[in-house]
Amino acid sequence: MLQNSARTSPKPGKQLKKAFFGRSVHEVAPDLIGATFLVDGVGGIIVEVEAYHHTEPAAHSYRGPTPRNSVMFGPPGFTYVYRSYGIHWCVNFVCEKAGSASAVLIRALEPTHGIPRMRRRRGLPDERSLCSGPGKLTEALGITHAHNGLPLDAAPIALYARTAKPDVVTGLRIGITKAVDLPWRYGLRDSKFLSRPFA
DNA sequence: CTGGTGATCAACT
DNA sequence: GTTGATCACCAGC
Repeated sequence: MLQNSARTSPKPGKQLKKAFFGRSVHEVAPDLIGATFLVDGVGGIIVEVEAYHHTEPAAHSYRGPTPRNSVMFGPPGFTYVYRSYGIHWCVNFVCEKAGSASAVLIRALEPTHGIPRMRRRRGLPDERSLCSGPGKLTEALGITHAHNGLPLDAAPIALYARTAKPDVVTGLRIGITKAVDLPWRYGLRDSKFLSRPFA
């Protein structure tokens, strides 16, 4: 049996509704660990996320609305997809309430659904590397700017609640240079599918 | 294992 | 002109 694996809860729970996201980003983020995230039936179990809020300078919404981040200022329960370093895509879930401009960055999945399709999109890397980073998982799931602003409770997206409470650890967010001291990274303890281990 | 670097674009100074 | 919520690849331990 797989140790350190979210597959100890193999069956996805009920589909998450918009109300799930209409709470503090610091409640939603840890609650997403163990949920199943699919796009067109392809994806896996969320094992790593980060919370961002417009009151702290690491957030894209910190300086107010722009064409890129406008979805963050809208109602919760929608995707915010942006281009990262000119090359990759990253996907967030908008939380709290309209104007709060808070979101959870999805950073890593444990692949469970459509693994052959993800391998083709990613150029056949090992399963451990399919979704172990924010840019990797969007490539594996086929997420692009075309998926910005989509509702999280309707096709092509599907989100299923976890059925058991996982062992969630926290740490410092990765790849930022502002507000580096905030421990708003959340992960499944000892998962092999993290973008990087927790300290 | 670690560290350096290029790719390439929206937002910012 | 510079900076980033990144990744793959390569060199050198």
